[in-house]
Amino acid sequence: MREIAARLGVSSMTVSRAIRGDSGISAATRERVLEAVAAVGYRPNDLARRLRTGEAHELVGLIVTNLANPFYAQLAVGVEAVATVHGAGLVVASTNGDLERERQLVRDMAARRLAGLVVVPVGNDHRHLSPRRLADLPVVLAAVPPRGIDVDCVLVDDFGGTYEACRALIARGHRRIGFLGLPASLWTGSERYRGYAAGLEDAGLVLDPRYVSQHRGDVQLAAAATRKLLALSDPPTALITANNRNTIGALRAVRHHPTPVALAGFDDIELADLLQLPLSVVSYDAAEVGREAARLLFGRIEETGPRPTDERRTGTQRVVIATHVVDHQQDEDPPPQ
Amino acid sequence: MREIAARLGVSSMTVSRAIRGDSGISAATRERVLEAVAAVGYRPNDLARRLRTGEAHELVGLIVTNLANPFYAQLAVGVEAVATVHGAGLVVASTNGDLERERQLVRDMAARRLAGLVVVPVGNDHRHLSPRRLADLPVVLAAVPPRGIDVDCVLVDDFGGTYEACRALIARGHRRIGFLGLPASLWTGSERYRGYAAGLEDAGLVLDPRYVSQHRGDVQLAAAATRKLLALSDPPTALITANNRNTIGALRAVRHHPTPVALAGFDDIELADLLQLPLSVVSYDAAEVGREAARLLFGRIEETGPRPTDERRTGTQRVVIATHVVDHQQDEDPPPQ
DNA sequence: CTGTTAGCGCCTTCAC
DNA sequence: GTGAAGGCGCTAACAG
Repeated sequence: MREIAARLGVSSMTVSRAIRGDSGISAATRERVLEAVAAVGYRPNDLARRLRTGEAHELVGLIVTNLANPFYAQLAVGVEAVATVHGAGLVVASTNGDLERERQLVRDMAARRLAGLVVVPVGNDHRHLSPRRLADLPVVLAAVPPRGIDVDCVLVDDFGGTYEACRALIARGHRRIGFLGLPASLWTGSERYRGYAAGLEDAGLVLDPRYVSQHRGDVQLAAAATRKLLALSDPPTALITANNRNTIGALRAVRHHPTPVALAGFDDIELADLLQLPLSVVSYDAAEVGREAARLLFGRIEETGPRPTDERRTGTQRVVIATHVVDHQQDEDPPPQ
Repeated sequence: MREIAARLGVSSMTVSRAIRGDSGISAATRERVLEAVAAVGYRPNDLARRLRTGEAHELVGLIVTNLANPFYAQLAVGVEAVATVHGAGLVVASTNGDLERERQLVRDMAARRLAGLVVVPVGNDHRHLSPRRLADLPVVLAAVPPRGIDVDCVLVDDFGGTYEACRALIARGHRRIGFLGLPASLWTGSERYRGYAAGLEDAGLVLDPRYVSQHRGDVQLAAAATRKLLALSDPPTALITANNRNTIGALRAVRHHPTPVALAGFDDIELADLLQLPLSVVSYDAAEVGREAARLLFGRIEETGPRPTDERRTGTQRVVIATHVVDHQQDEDPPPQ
């Protein structure tokens, strides 16, 4: 900047004004400066500008378990879309389910002065995500409600989706319905299990614990658990799977079973309609989860603007994204038993 | 920082040293400082630190068409993994195939002083990605070789993969093999088409242009194109599809065809083994593409370190990721014709 | 081991 | 319309 100023015989202030399109500079001078800028290939240093103006980075962070999971990839796309509208970029990071890594990532992002954070947290205690501990960094949770902190969140209707799926199987004549779930300690895991249990109960069916398997969502484990359920003397005629990993594991196991087993899985699966199997899915717009989270986040970021008005609490918001059951049963599905 | 220094009656230098874990400070003083830091909830300002030290941001950028495409999501995971090892974060952005947006993203990222950029470029002219025009920002291309600029790149063996897939179909007895390809103007499109053509030629078969359809990879278009090919009086008995979108479109169309049609598609597909269809895929490690790209990028970032030694050109590097054909044909595949 | 001085590149403020 | 001071928060480079 100095260089350009010297070269043109003006002060660096003039260059600064020209670059920012500030008013209070003659058109002629501005022209000259911008020409020189282009010629030298000079780019203003964002760091210095922000240091001076105290602005945060126009970057928001997204912390998820694993970006390769289609759900999180879609979530990222949603967050990115809204961030772009606000002129912001998106920093992504995967925790691989490691709480310590989550802690570290959050600290890093706060230190880097990102403008805000969307987090799909690993554990149940979210106190390390408190904005107050993070230099007032706004935080929004996705997929999980906050616990121990007071921030906005976007949830999926885990309970309702599983409930509907369960009722649909029952309506189709199933009475022995198994459940392939996530660990009971996870919020999504327990909500989806609750939907299953309520679906049974409201239909006057008794939940048989032998039909329930809860474990971290992993294709191998799900396949093994499915085989175990199907090996019972009175095996389930239908299974509810609590996420896409479980669904895929179950699909593989079910293929080798003599009698047909109906499946209803949380999360949609591409190509589900091409499988020659009776499969329903609980579908929802994962990108919309991201978009809503980003909207909430930018709402907080912008309200922080004026001055940390400590009494700006409008109360925290909680948005729930709807689910709906999609049947991929290509033919009629012979009601078993 | 000043506040902490004042509160403890030391200089800000002492605080700085304690925070950075610099040597040359007594353990006792360090303790006291760190305690105060924790008490006040102070976080060092990364911006100021970098401004002072002249370090680039520990952030690298990744620009792709669409993060929701599994290939790009995997790529991102690979880049992120290597970036993490280098203590860097990852900024992602999707162009949605829009060249103007790509231009703008690149400019933004350069202005934000990211440390480097991995780009899967939209078009064929890459001059706007020249590091020289981007404040010496190191750039690595993925999936496409550079044109008009001189940078490192990571490629997939598009030609070889398609060639092998074609030969495999021929070995299985197919003679009328169709091709569902990407636009000929795309590098990957033309390489994969070349692999198909060479596969036929080396087997002494003649390429029948009626069997070739080239369009942007879109499930709907691919399905329509497939139906058209299969409506010919002497339809192909096998199809090669140039990417996962084409493969899925073809799968949908083939389902409703009376006689079996073998498919061989570029890009692996989850659940491919569960489809009751004769499908082979050209598989490769998409995350490895990202890891290699990141390795090359950090190589450049680190060599820039000392001083822009203008004669550091070791020549640009080009890494090719291998492909291999995976058969998902569950049973034997009745050689047609 | 600790403090002082100076300045990273830019922008706010106030003169002119 | 333009320029001169001064400082954002931090840390090299030297002193003590």
